[in-house]
Amino acid sequence: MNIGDVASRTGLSTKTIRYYEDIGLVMPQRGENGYRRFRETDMHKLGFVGRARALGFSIEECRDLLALYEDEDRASADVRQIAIGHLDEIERKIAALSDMRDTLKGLVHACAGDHRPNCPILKELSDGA
Amino acid sequence: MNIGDVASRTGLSTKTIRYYEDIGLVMPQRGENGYRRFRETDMHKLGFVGRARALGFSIEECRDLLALYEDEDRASADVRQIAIGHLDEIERKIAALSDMRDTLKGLVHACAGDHRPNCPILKELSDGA
DNA sequence: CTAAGCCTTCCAGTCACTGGAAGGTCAAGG
DNA sequence: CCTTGACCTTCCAGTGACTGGAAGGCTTAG
Repeated sequence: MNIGDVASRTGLSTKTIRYYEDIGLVMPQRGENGYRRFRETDMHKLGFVGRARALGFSIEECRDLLALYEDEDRASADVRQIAIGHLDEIERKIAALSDMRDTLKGLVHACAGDHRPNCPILKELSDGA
Repeated sequence: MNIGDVASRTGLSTKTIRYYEDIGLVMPQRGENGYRRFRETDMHKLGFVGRARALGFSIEECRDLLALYEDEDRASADVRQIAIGHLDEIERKIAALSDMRDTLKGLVHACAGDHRPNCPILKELSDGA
């Protein structure tokens, strides 16, 4: 299979797939013409990484998850640990964003949003009051 | 005022302040010795940007907000519009992260997390089931 | 006079791609 | 046989918003 087929089947871009090869994540073979030749397992791995990325895992976490996936003797505890760490990270991001949202909502609510210059949003940014 | 004073007073790093000069956000004067010389207004602007960044505004949004802040004839509607746009962006991010969190939570819950290799997290990433 | 603690510039790296240029390969149609 | 267009290749540069570090100049206290 050529890279274009893999791209349309996995939903990843060819650029992304080449990038994953560059960083040693999924290494296809090469044909005589120099084209990348992907086996089913390569495509499967790329799908795996795509789904892990969609869940917000970093590339390094994907690498670790892939390694565990390929390790028949893995302990599910190791996988779970990675997922929990990532979950914590997500919770922290949500909390930070929620704080921003609440503050911003209050400011937007307080701002008349008309032709006049007076603006509580700017005032807040200016004073930190 | 030298850059170090401004850094400790605004809570920004000297690196960040130099970066903000590089991109033309806050332009201090220079002394005879080549050192940056910050006036009160420069520091005030840096504080403004710092607070805007803490609310998640991008640098370009900060630039626009600063311009409005300095424009006596601004309409508060313009400020509000920027804030609303950013608020939408934040809501979208929160929604995306919440989806990830929910999926991950379910998977973590379903995973035994013991010494055995069987793992629903890996299964999900593998299948997309 | 020297040592510490400032300050300067410049280059490189982060993360995970994305865009684009220049050029090689392949399959189909005329 | 030739061309056209759709593939494929590599390499370089850019994104956002910094951060780290090296190499060197300035200032101030002792």
